[in-house]
Amino acid sequence: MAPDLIGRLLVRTLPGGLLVGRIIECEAYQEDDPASHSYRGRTARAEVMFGPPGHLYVYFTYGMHFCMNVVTGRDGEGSAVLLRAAEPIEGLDRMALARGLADAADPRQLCSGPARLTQSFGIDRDHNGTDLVGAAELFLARGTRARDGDVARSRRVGIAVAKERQWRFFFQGSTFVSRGPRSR
DNA sequence: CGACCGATTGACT
DNA sequence: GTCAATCGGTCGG
Repeated sequence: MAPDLIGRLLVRTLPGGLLVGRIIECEAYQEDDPASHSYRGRTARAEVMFGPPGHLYVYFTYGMHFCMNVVTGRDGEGSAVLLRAAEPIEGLDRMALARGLADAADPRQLCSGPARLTQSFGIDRDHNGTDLVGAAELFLARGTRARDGDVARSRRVGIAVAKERQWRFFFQGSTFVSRGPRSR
């Protein structure tokens, strides 16, 4: 699922217009994975990861940031893909506003990083567990998939365990990838 | 409870 | 490159 998401669109419909971003970077997490929130079983926080696929798992971290994941596994299976960066396509001014920036002069400041992305899209704990499928206010669209040769992989950012799992996927050469290794 | 620390970011050297 | 901010999740006692 994770490499398949690269190049797809994340869309939020709001009364004032659309927010659209092209997914540039993401990471996979699964149940037998010591780096995953689902590793310790069905805790209150990770419960959504064990629910049906196509829902959003939002967690709060470092006392100030939210990150969003797409739940990917079958119901009962604790896996998800963390959305880490997007190329802003539409609604840049509103993203800048949500980010507390003066303007959208540098679009790389909007969605390049998991907490920046959630902030630009106005996603927080209220969205934990929401359904992305059907008549959803937040959903994924087909977009233009990256060619396989353009999707690079690396170790996951900020993860010290399971280093052998190179489960970070990103659009090779994009200027919208997050801080962290830009190659490999 | 208390301690430890994190799937980050922005400011700063 | 370094570091503090800031608070909830998880675990040990």
